[in-house]
Amino acid sequence: MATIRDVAQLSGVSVSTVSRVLNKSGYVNQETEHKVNLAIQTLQYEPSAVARGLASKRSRTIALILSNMMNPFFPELARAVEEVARTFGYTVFFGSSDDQADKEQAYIEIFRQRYVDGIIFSSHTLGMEEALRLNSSHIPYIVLDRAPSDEVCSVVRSNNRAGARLAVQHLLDRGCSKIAHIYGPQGIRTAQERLRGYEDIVKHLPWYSPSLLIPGNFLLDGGITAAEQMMERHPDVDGVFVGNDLMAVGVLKSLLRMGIQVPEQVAICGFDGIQLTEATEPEITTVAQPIYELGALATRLLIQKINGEAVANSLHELDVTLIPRASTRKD
Amino acid sequence: MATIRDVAQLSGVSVSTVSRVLNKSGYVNQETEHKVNLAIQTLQYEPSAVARGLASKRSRTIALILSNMMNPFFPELARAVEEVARTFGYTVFFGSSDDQADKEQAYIEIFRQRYVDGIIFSSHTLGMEEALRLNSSHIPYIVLDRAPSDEVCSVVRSNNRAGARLAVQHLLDRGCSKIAHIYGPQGIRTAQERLRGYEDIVKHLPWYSPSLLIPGNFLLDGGITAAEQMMERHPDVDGVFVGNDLMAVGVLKSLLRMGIQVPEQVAICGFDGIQLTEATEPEITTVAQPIYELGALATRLLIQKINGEAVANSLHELDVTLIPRASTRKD
DNA sequence: CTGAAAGCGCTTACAG
DNA sequence: CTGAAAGCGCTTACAG
Repeated sequence: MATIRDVAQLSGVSVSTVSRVLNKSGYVNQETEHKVNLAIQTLQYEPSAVARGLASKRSRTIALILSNMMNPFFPELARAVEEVARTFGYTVFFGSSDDQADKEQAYIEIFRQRYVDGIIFSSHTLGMEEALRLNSSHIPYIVLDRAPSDEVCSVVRSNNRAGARLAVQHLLDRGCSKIAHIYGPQGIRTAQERLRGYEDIVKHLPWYSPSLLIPGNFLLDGGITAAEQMMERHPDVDGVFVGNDLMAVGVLKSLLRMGIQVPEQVAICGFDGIQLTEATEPEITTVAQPIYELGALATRLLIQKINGEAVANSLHELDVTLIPRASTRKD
Repeated sequence: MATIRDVAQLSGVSVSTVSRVLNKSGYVNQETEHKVNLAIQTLQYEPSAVARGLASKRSRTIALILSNMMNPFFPELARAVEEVARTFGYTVFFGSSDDQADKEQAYIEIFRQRYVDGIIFSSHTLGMEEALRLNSSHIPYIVLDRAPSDEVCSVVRSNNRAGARLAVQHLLDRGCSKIAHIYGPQGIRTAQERLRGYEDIVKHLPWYSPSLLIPGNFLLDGGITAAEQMMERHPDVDGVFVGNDLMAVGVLKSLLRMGIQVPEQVAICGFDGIQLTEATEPEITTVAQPIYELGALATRLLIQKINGEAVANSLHELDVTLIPRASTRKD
């Protein structure tokens, strides 16, 4: 592999000059530039990102730490991060924390050693102390979805509460007269917000009762169990807002097994907008998060921070969209 | 951040010695080692992976280039690669080619500039010339699933043909008496092999006719279309072996919409073993590839190659497993 | 068992 | 507009 020296020699200039044309920094005579570029071509020279990193203290590399690759959000999110990063000349490292604080911490160390310029967290474990430690280490980072606090860092997420209201209102509009809610782990802020959104709408309706709230675990099997519990408690529910899509798929499966017609007897609305909701029969109505946008925005913000452009810590809440499908089509 | 110099100074030894204890290379007196480790502790020293990379020409980094993050295989594959890599002290870069040769080529360049120690391809675009070019550039790599040729590189994949035979035999065992096959794009070797496996079993059966072969695109909507075509051509089929799970889900959806009972009227068996097959009602019987194993093996082989241990180019074909589920339960 | 020195391939002030 | 020099933080022979 050719080095910057070879290029300098072949084009008859100094290494510094080659570096300047490489980085388009400082002044350089057009003719000189031309000669250098010619040499680069003929030598098929490619600068070593590693040497650059060491000399400049910038690796043009960012890391995405996520809770779990199996998370259905991950592919689209990763894609957004990767595409935006590439556009700006960054390459991306991935690490999964499995929602274990020590794994996450280990990855932070690894990435620090690799001089990553910034980190995007889409992990549920980032705690307050870790956030503060990151702050004091001056490595830029963005938190997706869930943050220990909105003040200490920059956060990008969906407007979950408003989305939940959309969902419940939609069920009402479709004629549902008794709507249950299967909620996710209340340790997760997202799940909390969606529960609140549900309550916002139904709290003062005559049929409302707290027993319409069924706990779930945000996983498919949790949806199955919750649906059984729901039908036992309230055989007369005719609509259910499920805290996330994975559980909604479980709910559908469970109801169909019990011989309950969807949407005729019970209408289902999920939340997230993952592809799985289109794979079932009937397809499931859902409130879609702008997953790609979340990832793209987080990446853009991170790069701004890296460039020292960004302002202080900020909260960015993106709007969600209701996607009506067969699971709520009561005609 | 502390550097190796700081550690050397604090422990009263030379930089070389610190380097030796860091790398556990060469001899070093136990007492000295202790002093050094103490200094490392108190300074919270972490060696710079970038400097190490530049000096040693090894970055302890590998790249995974895949066709598309949306591919349902990707999460589990990525997880396997990440976990095994981490075990051996490697960090992993991701890049997606979207099955475009130029994107793939661009990523190869990027990763080369970053001194990655090796590459795993799970992309359909790696051509013969690229493989040869990689060979001559001496960067170790492994190809997953699809390779331009088994001779020029190391390949890890499933035994698709045998798996297809398993699937078809299972349908026969469950009492199917006329089995169609929805196949994938014949440009993809995987699809070819599965078609062959189907033919191996049914070719000489009395009811077999080439019109039982229906083309598909390996995507969900392709399954929907293919199922319609299948029922039109052969209203009396009672079993179908679908070339991959994504299409199988589409087939199920399509049949249910037509009011056809699954498995009573038509039994369905897919291929791949993705989670989606468990989300439907009924759940879909499938031939599962050992996805995690494929990724783990590829990573282990790659690291062997990096360490110069590995032998010549080799083909590794892993066994698949039939997972019987409700979609073929004709009781 | 340990240290001094060169070098990995760049970037970055500093002069000119 | 250009070049010489120092330095980024390590590793790697080479002596001893």
